[in-house]
Amino acid sequence: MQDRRHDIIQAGIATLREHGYSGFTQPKVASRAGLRQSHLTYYYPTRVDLLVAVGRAAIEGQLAAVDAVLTQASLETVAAAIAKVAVRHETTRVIMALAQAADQEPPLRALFLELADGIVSRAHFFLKAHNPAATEADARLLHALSVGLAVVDLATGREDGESRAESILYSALSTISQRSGP
Amino acid sequence: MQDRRHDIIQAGIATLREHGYSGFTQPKVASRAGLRQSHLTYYYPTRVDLLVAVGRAAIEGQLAAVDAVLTQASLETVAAAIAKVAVRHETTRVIMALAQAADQEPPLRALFLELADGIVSRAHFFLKAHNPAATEADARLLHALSVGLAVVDLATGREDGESRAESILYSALSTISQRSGP
DNA sequence: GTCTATAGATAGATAGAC
DNA sequence: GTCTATCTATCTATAGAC
Repeated sequence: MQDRRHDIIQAGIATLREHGYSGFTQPKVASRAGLRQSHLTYYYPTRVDLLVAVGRAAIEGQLAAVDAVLTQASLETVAAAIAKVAVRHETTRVIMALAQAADQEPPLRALFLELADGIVSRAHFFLKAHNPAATEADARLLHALSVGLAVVDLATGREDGESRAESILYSALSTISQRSGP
Repeated sequence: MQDRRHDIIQAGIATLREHGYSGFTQPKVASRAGLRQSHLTYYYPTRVDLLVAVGRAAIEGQLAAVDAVLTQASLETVAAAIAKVAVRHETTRVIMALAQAADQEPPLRALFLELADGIVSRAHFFLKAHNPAATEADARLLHALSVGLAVVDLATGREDGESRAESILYSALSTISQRSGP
């Protein structure tokens, strides 16, 4: 079982990581997977078909990464772990690509919603462990903040991006965990 | 003075608003500006040249919009104003396009940095009016949070996006303004 | 200086060979 | 079922007409 589809999906994710949404083309993905563009369309007839399959796999990867990050016990280490991911530009390109795809291709919208909900529910679960009064809105704040930090870092490319992000995240996390219940 | 360049820049911004970075092509911009693609390259020889000029104008517009938003006096009205902008997908597409361009085209990076710094300094000034102890890191948090909320709303397209964003922003703003000084 | 015709490259999709 | 040759559309850039 030399699953061609598996190679194609991996090549697609790698392409997204390197070139983002605008660089996600059938020729690039095909050559990286070691086959011709016209052969690629046998497995995934249209560009959107390919994008859906790659997006689905990318989302699984993202959720697994979130799980790994939220395994950390203390707020300090979680802030550091999120910051590390936020300045990994390959990851940010994938997220932005999924966001753009969701905006432009209806089939991708449901997929992105699944990703966002998955992250928020995991974040909510994590926050409740530190403060039972933490709300889902707190989790959404943490999610949006992480996304925003990643996007800004991608575009500015500052040297000290990781430490900046870490202190901002820690400040937000400690505020949430210290707030008194309702 | 029927400045062709002005028309082209406006058409470029409109194209960015509608189609984002991946849809920003010379033919689309040219036809919207009422001239041929080969004519457009007389004014802006390459795609990046055009992108720089359009990006510069877009940034001015963004900063003006930020000024308008931060003119609000109370935290409630500012939270509402930011939320309103965050769910305006045309604006988000422009921001994401600038971020992607900054990632991929070096000439655009400096431009995005100017935008980010401009927003952060304005936000910092605003926050200090409500709490003298507000730091630049607080302003960066507000900026990243706003960007993240906009990106997530673009991709999920929820009906209640604006009210969700508003309450999250208000929560962050009131935390910052209530925190005691160092 | 202003504008256009055209070349050269790349993307996406399809019909059909094996 | 696998794979390729090929067509069409679109994009960017340049040489040159007026």
